[in-house]
Amino acid sequence: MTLNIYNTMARQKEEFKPLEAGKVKMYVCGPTVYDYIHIGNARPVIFFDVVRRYLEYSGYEVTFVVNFTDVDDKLIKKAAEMNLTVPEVADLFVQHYYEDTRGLGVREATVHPRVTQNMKEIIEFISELEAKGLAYEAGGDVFFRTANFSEYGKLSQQNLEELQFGIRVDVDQRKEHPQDFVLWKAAKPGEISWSSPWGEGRPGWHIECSAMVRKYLGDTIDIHGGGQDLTFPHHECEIAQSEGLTGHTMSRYWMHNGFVNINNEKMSKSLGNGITVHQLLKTIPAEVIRYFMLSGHYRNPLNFSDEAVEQARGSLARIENCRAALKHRLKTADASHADEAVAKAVAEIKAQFEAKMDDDFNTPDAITAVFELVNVANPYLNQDHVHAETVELLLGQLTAMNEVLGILASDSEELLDTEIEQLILDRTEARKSRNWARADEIRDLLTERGIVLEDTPQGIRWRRK
RNA sequence: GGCGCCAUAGCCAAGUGGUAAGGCAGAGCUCUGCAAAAGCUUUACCCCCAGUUCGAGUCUGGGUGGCGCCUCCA
Repeated sequence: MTLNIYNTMARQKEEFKPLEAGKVKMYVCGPTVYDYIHIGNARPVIFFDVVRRYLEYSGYEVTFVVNFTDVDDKLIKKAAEMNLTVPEVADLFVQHYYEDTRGLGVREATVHPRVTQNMKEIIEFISELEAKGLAYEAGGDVFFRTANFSEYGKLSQQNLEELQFGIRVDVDQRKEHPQDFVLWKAAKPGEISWSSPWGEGRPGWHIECSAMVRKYLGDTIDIHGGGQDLTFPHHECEIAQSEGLTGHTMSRYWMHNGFVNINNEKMSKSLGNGITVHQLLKTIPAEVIRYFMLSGHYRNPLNFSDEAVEQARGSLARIENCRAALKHRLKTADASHADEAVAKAVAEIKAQFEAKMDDDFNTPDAITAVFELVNVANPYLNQDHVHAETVELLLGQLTAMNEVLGILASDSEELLDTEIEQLILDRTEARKSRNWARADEIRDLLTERGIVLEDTPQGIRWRRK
């Protein structure tokens, strides 16, 4: 099977062919570190983590870059509010970003470059644009001259004559054309700034990605991703800068994820319905959040609500119970023959999982493949005798799919709490002597601590709730 | 005004023109000291109206209802 990706540039699915065989260069626009990341940020973070994992699962060597925007208007404002410097605010929220994404089971990117650590490259980039006639200075600011980049608008397929400029933000009168955008902003008195050929200032928002993509990945990359709101203008501007400068295609595939709504409303500051990942992780397990995020197709909108979380929790429990049962039965497997029907079903499930992931990362259907495995495993486990090889096959396939999706908590077999084990032994003794009161007392005690006991014909199985 | 997206069961959600996946919730049953888990059974005029076709959830046109972007945004 070949991987097909919906390419925003082409507005259709295209077969994925990396620039260099076996290798993928991938860049995803990261957060502006002026606050905790919210549930909306979490979607691309989790989704592109899965993209990266699946590419690796498929045998590619992936170089994955996610930037931090660590200087901009919002950071300057936040620093003033918190009575801190901009770098202090940035450092604080970069740390929170790592804590929260780690909490979500997201693997660190290969590189997490920061704007302020690439100032030299950014300034050089702008200078080169200026030398090519693609940039001009006006009153200490530097703008990109879109008139000299004929393909401006090709990603978003905007009819430039029909765009309504200044509908939300007043057009800067110093621009030669309303669609020109800022590359370098002159510093206001007291603002954090860097020296440049155009005076003290800081980079505009779009230029950082162009400069960092070029520095860390090269002129042409394979996949560039981000939220769909970034399609225009952000990614359009990146293309203008990068392709205007190098003359090469910036990214072969552009991927954009849909938005997360909260209770069917757009999440926005004015509605005050933003939810941070930091907050969420206090009450919802990371696996449930990941399951929720992957339960819809990445290009469709996703609605976050208490009910949606509860459904994700319930669905996931079925998979987790199955894994626990597989691991438990492995200890007492005693059948003499491996089950060929199960082996055949597992092979089909593996193919199904890969076909669905290959089809533009259809994670909802990939999850269905996981449930198909559960639906094969459970009836098999209901038999009196199971074969270790067959149980291992089922468990192995479940684990392989989970390596990509990351929806099951990491194995905690080694965390066997001796105290819990002792209580379970005590309860077993009580049950043998038909001391039901004592048995129930122990079950209740463990329940209070979040431990669920399940009596099975093969002995007691326990799990953390 | 321009560009674009979406509409499938109580809920979530897939679906290459060929008899509508999967999950959650609900109901009944089996198993069971209690409980849990699991198993079995059970739930669809695919937003509306036309058209193309032997055949349309799927393609075309027109509606209706939601939504995104148009220089802060994931």
